[in-house]
Amino acid sequence: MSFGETIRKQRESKKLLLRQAAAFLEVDTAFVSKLERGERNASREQVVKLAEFLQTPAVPLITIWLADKISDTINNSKEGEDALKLVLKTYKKK
Amino acid sequence: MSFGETIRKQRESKKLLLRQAAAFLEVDTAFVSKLERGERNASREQVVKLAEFLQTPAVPLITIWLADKISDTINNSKEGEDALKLVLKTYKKK
DNA sequence: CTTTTATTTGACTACTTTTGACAAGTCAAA
DNA sequence: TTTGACTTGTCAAAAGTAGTCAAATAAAAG
Repeated sequence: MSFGETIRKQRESKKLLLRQAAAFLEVDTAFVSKLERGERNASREQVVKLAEFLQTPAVPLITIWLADKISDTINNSKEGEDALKLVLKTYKKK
Repeated sequence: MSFGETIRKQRESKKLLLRQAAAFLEVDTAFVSKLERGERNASREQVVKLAEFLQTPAVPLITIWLADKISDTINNSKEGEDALKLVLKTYKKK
């Protein structure tokens, strides 16, 4: 499940409105709608605020958000899986 | 080893000059220098041309290039490893 | 139905980022 | 001390992005 879907689900399950999320983030309602539909990207700060707004721990949400960004840079290229493994391998060595 | 390091090594081992690579890619010498030093990013097309120039298969080079971009979007965030694993998991399901 | 409220859409602008060139610089070798 | 290979800083142009606004839908309530 994508970042957008995740926050939408959580928001709806808590009966919160886009308008309220927007107010909390201090942006336009349309913008939040786009975040949830994956048409715009949230900044890390916005993700943190969203977690606060949704009263959910920030870290797992950030992880999902980051995963989304990674998928985005891979963008379905054939070499994606290999590249992921490669990064993972060198990433562990720290 | 990063993408830049990789192509530099290969170029040097074949005694080719930055100037020649630049001519082949139809860009400035300075630009190629920056590619090799990681100060600029190559486009996918440039990577392919580089492979051709270096007479090396394109796919592994693209993989390294992609891995570089992924590392870049992760940018040392704590959640990086988890995010990578998450993407890998959902990526396989295709 | 008709009104109201929530969400979506598309166009738009301001802003940031990136590209690639150019000129000037360093450095080593000859 | 000239020459050839590479590097560095700066810049203009191009491309990309965030967020807004107004209008369009959709969904709920009455």
